[in-house]
Amino acid sequence: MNQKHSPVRLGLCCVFEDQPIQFRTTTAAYLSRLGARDGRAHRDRLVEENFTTLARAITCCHELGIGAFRVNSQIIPLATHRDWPFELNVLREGELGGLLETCRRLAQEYDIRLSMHPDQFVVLSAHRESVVNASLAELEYQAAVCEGIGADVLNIHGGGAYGDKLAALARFADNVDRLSDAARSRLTVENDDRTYTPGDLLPLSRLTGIPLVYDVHHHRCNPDALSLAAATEAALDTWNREPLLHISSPADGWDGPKPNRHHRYIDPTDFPDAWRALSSPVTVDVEARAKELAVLKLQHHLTSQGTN
DNA sequence: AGCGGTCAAGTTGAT
DNA sequence: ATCAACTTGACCGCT
Repeated sequence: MNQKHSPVRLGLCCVFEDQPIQFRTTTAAYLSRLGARDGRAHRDRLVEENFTTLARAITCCHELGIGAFRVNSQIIPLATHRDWPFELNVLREGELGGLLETCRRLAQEYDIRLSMHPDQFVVLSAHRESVVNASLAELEYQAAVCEGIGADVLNIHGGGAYGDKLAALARFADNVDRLSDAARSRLTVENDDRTYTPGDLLPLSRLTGIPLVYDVHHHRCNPDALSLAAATEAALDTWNREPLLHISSPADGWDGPKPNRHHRYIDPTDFPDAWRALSSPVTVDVEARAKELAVLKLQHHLTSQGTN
């Protein structure tokens, strides 16, 4: 009966299970075997293919009623590899620039929220300067992609603790200042399942203005003094745009040997009550191995529950 | 077509 | 010491 638009926008992470949509990748070893010229040409071909695929992925999300899509870090394979650096200016020029613009316009037209999630090698809390430098370079690369395709989130974890979380987070905060505006304005930090809890990250978030992506599954694996409701409220408060949340379910149940492993689907009882009561819009990325099938199933559960 | 070996990077905790 | 886990097995090259 005149149902209000749900304030929860569900997001798909990186890949599809059933749809014929696949991103390609390659290895440094293979490119080297091809030689400098042919290696570059091959990678360029993959990049063009991948952004074409991204446009299809966005359209597919629209058709399926999925509201957000996380773009794989490898969309430009080996972008910051020492032997195969990718020239970022190329993203704004010519045919490739046009492809990125197509993605951006499609996402805008269909209201598909795009994000990126650099992986575990990006560590702004690292001691080693070489690790920090590589991390900054990776963030700048992904920020340039985000800018081209209109993604507003570049999400990373706190990284290592090295036996002293406060000192590590202080290094993180210092290193944030070394980022360009394009990277810094998109950067977010997420609680993880081993080291940094929401309570650990909130001070960093408030200090730097970097929003907190609240992952409720990680919080259940790696809890702190905050309740789910309190962590949700505090996390939402760090956002100057639509907040992003993450959800998943344990592969073998909460009593299984490895609860941090992700299930194929989301158990609806894992969806926090505090999230059902939200009145302002949020994005919830669904981290489940059945990919879009899991998103659709959760979507169905949430909406059918909302209408009866 | 099927299958085995290979693949940039960091850190933690289970085995 | 080794290895799986982390947003995800995909790819080549051999049979």
